Amino acid sequence: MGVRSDITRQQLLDAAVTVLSERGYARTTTKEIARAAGVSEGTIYRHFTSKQELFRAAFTERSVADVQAITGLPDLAGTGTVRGNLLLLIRMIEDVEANVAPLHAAASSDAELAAALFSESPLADGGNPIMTPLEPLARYLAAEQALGRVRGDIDVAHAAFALFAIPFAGVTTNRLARTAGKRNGVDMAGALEFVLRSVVPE
Amino acid sequence: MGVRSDITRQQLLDAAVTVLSERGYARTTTKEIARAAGVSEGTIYRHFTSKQELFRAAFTERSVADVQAITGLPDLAGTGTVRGNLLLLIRMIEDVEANVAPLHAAASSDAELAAALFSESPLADGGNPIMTPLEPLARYLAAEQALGRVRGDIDVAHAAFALFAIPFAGVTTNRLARTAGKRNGVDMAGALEFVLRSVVPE
Amino acid sequence: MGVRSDITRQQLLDAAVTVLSERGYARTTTKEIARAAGVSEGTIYRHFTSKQELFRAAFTERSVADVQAITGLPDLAGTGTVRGNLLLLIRMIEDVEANVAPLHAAASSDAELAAALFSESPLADGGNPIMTPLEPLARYLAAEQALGRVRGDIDVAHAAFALFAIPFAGVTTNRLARTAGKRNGVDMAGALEFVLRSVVPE
Amino acid sequence: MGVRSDITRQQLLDAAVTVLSERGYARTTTKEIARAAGVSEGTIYRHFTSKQELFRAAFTERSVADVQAITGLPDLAGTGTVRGNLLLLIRMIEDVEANVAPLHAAASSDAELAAALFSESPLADGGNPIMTPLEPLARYLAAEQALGRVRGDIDVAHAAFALFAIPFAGVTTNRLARTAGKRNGVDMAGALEFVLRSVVPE
DNA sequence: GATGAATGAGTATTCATTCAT
DNA sequence: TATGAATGAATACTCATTCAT
Repeated sequence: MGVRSDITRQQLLDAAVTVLSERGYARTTTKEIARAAGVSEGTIYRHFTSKQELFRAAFTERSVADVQAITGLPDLAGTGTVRGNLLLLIRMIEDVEANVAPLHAAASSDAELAAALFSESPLADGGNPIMTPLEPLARYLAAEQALGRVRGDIDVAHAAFALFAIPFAGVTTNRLARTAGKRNGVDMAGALEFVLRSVVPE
Repeated sequence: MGVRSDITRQQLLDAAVTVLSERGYARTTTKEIARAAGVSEGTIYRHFTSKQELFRAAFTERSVADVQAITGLPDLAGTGTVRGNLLLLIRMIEDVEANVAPLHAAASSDAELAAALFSESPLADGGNPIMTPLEPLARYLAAEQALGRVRGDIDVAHAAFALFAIPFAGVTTNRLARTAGKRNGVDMAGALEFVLRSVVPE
Repeated sequence: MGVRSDITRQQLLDAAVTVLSERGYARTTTKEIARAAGVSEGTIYRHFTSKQELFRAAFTERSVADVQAITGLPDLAGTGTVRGNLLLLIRMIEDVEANVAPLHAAASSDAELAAALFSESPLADGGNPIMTPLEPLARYLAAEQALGRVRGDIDVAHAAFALFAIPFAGVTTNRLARTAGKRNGVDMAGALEFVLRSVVPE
Repeated sequence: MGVRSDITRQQLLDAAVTVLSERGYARTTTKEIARAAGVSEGTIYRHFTSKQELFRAAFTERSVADVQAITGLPDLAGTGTVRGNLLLLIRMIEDVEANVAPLHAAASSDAELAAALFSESPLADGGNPIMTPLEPLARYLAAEQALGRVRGDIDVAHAAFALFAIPFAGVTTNRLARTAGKRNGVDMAGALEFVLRSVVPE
């Protein structure tokens, strides 16, 4: 409860995310995390009951702010420009992913980890943050559609997924390319504009 | 190099992919693979020098067919319908991902694994199959554009990425949802149709 | 299943009992057991699923022969002499204890270990071998009493416990004395004769 | 050395004995002791230099009163009844055992622990309390024998051990039975009466 | 005196790999 | 070629002990 304890806890969360990003889940050991945090291995267990609990905490605490911003998206309907609001959302999705992508990746093939990660999630129905943007995005589009700021002839659910897929695929493939040593990223913004033209009138 | 040896080798590759899909990379052990293949653990090392080598072989041999089909896509320009050809491509991307997604996921945060996996790839410049469809897809769209079967006012690179992003994000998020125990998948086809409307004339 | 495997298994059981006797339960580590058996630590787990399972196997296999002999005691009624038969029993109790005393000692204060040890026991109702002699001993005395070879005015249950207590206390206290570096053991035989005088007529 | 310190010290000794009885030696941790005493782990080391030192103190201080009472037994010769005096002794042996049995059990197979526990004992020649009753008991019996209150034809050393063995075996086997989840205890009193009949005249 | 945070050596167990048969 | 037994380094986690406050 002391400030020292809090600092150590944050260092451990940082270290967990860092090592996970650098080494991947299979190579992320408690020893490595402790080394990166500059503490002893035993210290991990003063703050978290298990390695999985550490990851769950990192996952939750790192994504909760972004996720809450995302769920507030529909409230923006009618304000600013549709293009601007959507670009903002896309930026949020990128941020979430940048923080927790390796955890997502690991969880996608590890039911046990997935369960640990997504239990006690701040999201409704124990959801996982990756799917979360879809529904608020669709609701936002519907609200704008009602206001006439989004084309009336589109299915908002389909459009939402097409929009969501771009930053998602962009972040993921860029990450893989970077890890594999490639440098030539993908032009997310251009693709986004391409889809936006089908969304906003004119 | 007898036929029996070949059969065992194929069984091991099958088993590796199967167990990988079920357990995820971090939990896929040689013991489990051997059991799934119906051979002893020692046998793995008669066919592959290491566990990583086994995965590399599985990765390469399982994706090469699909990838070659994908690279042949531009040749289809002018045949069939654009929509049909694109749907075919999407199906291919789904197939590749279904086989090797956990390896992709693991490799995306593990430079060492990525290097091991993507070296000796049949793809140009040691590339990884995931990005591979992008360039043929763009070339296909350009070819169709020249034939007037794709709208002239679109940037084919941007459209290619928007199209590619849908099956990629669909497969990945569906996989994560399934692992996390959710059942409500995403409507890839609808989203795809939505984008296609911006691609094909009318 | 090979003969080599069987030899290793026996070496591990021997080593487990040896180290337990020398070091006590709290200091009996898998590393120490492996060293004493002349194998690697990993080998333990090819033969037993856990350390507790190893102890359970040692416990069961080491005490089953003696225990079966003890349960056969009532059949001796009417043969030989009562004194001779009882001395034989006492010797058996000593043997059992000599084999498994440290396990008994550890189990007496560790419910988890006790559960592990006494489950799947070859003894009726998952019993533990230490109490086992009591009932056959009482039945033997009753049988001899019916034959007039044991005094009619004694309660066989009480006599059985008084007889049983002597080797039990003798073995246990001698063991403690020896471990503590004392050499002067206790005269079990004399105490036994003292009690026997109240059991056999004259 | 204030009174507060003394209280803490006693709480720690109490806690040590309590946890020891509940968990057994191998599972008794300093954390658990501290929790039971309502103090922090660090506090243990203000009062005792090590965990073993704490146990040694508990062992010594908890058994010294009973043991001194026991050593005073010969003085009772001629007072009360022999049966009453012996029953009193038996009760004392039970009390000692109830406090320190798990330590005895652990020490019986751990020379290092035995050395630590029995050094600095208040008992003659660094003895351990368990054997201690034997000699006073024998001397008591001899004294009563001289007074004609104990049968003249018995060897007091043998009788002493036969008497001692009953509460010792009783406490130990009852403890094991209880730990293993059995409820049917042993009838110590009956067995004791049986032996007493050979000790007191008539 | 007391605390709670930190430590690091040690624990049971796993697992990719080797090797005798 | 295939096996299964053996290996030992590595892993997550525990715990007696130390130390700054």
